Amino acid sequence: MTGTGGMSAKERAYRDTKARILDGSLPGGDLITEGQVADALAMSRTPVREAFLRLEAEGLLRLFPKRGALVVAVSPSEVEAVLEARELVEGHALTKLCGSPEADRAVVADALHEVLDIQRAALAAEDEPAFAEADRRFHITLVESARNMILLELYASLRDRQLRMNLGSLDRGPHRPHEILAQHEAIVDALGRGVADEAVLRLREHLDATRGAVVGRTAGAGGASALGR
Amino acid sequence: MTGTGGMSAKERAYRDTKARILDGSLPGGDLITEGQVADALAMSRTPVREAFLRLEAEGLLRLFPKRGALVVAVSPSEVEAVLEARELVEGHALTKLCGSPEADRAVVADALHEVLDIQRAALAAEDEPAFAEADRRFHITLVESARNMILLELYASLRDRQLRMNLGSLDRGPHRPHEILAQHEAIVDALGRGVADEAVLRLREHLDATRGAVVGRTAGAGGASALGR
DNA sequence: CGGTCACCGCATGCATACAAGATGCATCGA
DNA sequence: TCGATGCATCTTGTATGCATGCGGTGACCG
Repeated sequence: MTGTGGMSAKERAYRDTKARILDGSLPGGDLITEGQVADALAMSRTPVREAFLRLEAEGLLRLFPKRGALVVAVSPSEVEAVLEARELVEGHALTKLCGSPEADRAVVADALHEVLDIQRAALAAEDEPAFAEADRRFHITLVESARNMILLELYASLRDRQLRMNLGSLDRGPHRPHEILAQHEAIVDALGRGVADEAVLRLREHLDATRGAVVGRTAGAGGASALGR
Repeated sequence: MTGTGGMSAKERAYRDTKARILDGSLPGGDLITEGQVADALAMSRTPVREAFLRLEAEGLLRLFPKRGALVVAVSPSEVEAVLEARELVEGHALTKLCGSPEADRAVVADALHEVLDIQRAALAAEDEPAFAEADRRFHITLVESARNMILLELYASLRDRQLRMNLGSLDRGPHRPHEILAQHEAIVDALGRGVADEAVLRLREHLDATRGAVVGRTAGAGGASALGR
């Protein structure tokens, strides 16, 4: 269905460039040009230009007039901003869900359980891509339950940025997947019991662990480093 | 400084079209074309095209291949989504602020008081544009205090959409500005005392009133309309 | 008289051409 | 030697031309 053949040039330029940024082929700080990408993909600059514009809106590229496009490097403040926004949006979904009729909540909980089964299986089979995909499904399902397109779109963009942040720290030991799964289970468990506060707390723990894996140092409580302003 | 002379064609196309959508010159449901705008602004289709792309990303336009650009009409679900997202983001700022050192909180509270003074003066002078601008500053200042660029950008887009929603219901009587100001003061008051829960409550009341003004049906005194949670 | 199909206008998608700004370097002068 | 200046080059910004695809209209056929 999604064969590359039936895709517009603009779409190809967008996906290809985005993929290269997200998987690290284009490291942060790199300066790329429309011409380069256009040549590489055998198309004119026009579609590439539109792709660049879109990527800039998503915060992956920064365009400098007459100079080129800079692949933005992930900064500590961006890591913090992404995690804070994720906590806000996912936490909101959890809270909203816990205040919904139990029937609705059960539907979502079931869906989440299903995803967790898949994730568990992926972990057992040591299928890393499947595990990552299940992880994605888990969080997306959660946010979808809030039925707010604006927040859902924001969240999609946050996930992309998160992907890139994870690259820098591939040191997540073999233990980390188990931790992730356990934290997911804790969240769903609290959700199943309808205890919003605990669900949000579990979510925070989960994201804190993510932060620790990304910055390499598990953030305690202070973190009053170079706050400046 | 921001004279139209020193602006790129792309920027002109973007601002002009966006302004026309936001102020209602281009009503929802209208189908516009790149050529129309290009002719009107005496430029080629290329910059207009890029402006359209950006406006689509912001949710103001919907592009149909080979057909044209549809000015999206505000739907009830969009109103709800915008207000929900606003409450989430602004509420987060309030909560975060209440958990910050009192010095930081005081700085923001002072800034907000300053904005309120301006808004009060604008109300007395019956200067509607100034009042609206102060309203904008108030909320922006609040969100800025969270120091999260991602949330700030999201919020800017939310404000734009809100502007357009307000057009449909210009029935906000002469009493509404007073109500707005009072609600702003209530929020700042709670913030000044550092009581997060109350500040968030006041915010919710404020947004509920907005919802009432937009959908045309005031949520009454109880405000027990969309309970949901 | 109703339905179908071919044709035509219109709008976009993409490629190409041209203009203008910015950078870096070589050169020139003090 | 060091700093200023002018040029070569690169990249974006904008305009224009052509191909493609969609929709509507009107003629034609059953």
